[in-house]
Amino acid sequence: MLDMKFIREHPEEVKAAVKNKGEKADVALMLDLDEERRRLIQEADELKAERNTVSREIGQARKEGRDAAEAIARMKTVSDTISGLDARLKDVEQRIHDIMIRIPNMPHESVPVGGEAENRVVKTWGDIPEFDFTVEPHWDIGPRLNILDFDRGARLSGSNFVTFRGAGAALERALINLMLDLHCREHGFTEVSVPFIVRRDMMFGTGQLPKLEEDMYHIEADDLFLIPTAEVPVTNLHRDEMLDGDRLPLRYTAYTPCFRREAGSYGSDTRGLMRIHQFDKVEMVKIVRPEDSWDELETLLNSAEKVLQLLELPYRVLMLATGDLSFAAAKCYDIEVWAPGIERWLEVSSCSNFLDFQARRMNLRFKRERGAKPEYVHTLNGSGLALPRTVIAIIEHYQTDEGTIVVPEVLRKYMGVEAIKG
RNA sequence: GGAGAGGUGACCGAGUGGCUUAAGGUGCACGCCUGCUAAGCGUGUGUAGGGUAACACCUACCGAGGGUUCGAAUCCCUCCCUCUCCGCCA
Repeated sequence: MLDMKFIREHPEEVKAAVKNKGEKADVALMLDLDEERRRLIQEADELKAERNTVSREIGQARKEGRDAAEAIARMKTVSDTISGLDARLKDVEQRIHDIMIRIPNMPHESVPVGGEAENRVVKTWGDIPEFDFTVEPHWDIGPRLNILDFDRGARLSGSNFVTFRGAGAALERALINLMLDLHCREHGFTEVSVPFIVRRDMMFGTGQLPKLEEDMYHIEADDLFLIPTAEVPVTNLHRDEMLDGDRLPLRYTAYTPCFRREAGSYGSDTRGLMRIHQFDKVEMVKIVRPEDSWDELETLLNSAEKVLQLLELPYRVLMLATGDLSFAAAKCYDIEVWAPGIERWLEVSSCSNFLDFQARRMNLRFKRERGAKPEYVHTLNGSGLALPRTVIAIIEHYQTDEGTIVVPEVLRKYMGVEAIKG
């Protein structure tokens, strides 16, 4: 959520942000309603002040045995007037709220304006490998080595659910351990293990709701949602808190499965492991002082990149244009790993700075010192990394002409083998 | 799932319709006192909104939302959460 004061003072910039992000929200109408709101508050508050004063006098009069019937009758009509004003105020505030929650975060000034085509490659790492044999895509290698089972995944839960088996399952587990160890031991994160099912408010807090309701698995009986990313429970850990400034920054990492209905996605990316309804991910979340968030975004990106560097997989980093930015993000880097079997760059991480947008939605503030004014914190998160697409890259990058997969050096101590031979 | 007890400020905790403008305490800040320390004394110490050039001032907030009343932390209704016991269960 944006600050109403900011919107009042910068209406044209906010309207531009709504447009550039491809959202729909009537900012002008909201500002009109905001003026009406303030008029109603002023009117009602004056009457309430009168009512408070006179009611106190009525109590005093009663105590002294004087008659207060006239004042009581007068205050009854005042109360009725107040009720009417309050009802109008409530309606106006609801309408303001409905627009406000659909206004996206402002893109940072460094973010290119435009759609996907304007995404900017800001870095590449490693060389795209040349093979002297015909490379296979992972959806052929995996089933042949009996480490990926697409058919039985679908049998259990439908299309785009997958089963990992044997060394495939071990590879997933090894990657999770590698990433958690790296982020905890080298990057200063604290590991947390959180619920995978959360309340509606949590989805609102990080900005998935109201926009993405159709993309999530919803448990109707309890009005709970399966998390689409660990961002949701981890960022919300401290919601409604007033943190001491000296506790910041907070840096958390968590492994969780992620559940996505992918309601709006069509055929092209759905083969193999590219877009599945349930996948594993290690996520990093930071809760920081406002002045630190841009530096923290860069180190967050570095922490995610480090995983691919250790795995020795070539990748590139994109700065997303406004049209590709998520609703809550001010700026976002995507990391894409090269998958030689399918000859594609695959997104394995998004590292975003949300500024105070999520903090405002989840009421998460801090005080620099005792007695200081409360301020909203800044929040960030980044995948570190999403597992299935990392597995695709490993399978395809480390395939051999004998049809086996070499286990990346850094994973060998976790897997106990040097190659996957089926 | 059943029964019971609870939810009040940074924290503890009192408060069954109007001297509550949330007592008292702890913590914290400032001041006084003191050779120093400790103790003691005094003053102050929440959030949000409105308002102001800035103050002042006003309104709301005692888990959430409704209701009764001239007036609600207090009475009524609905819901949420926490704890204890029982049942079931990995």
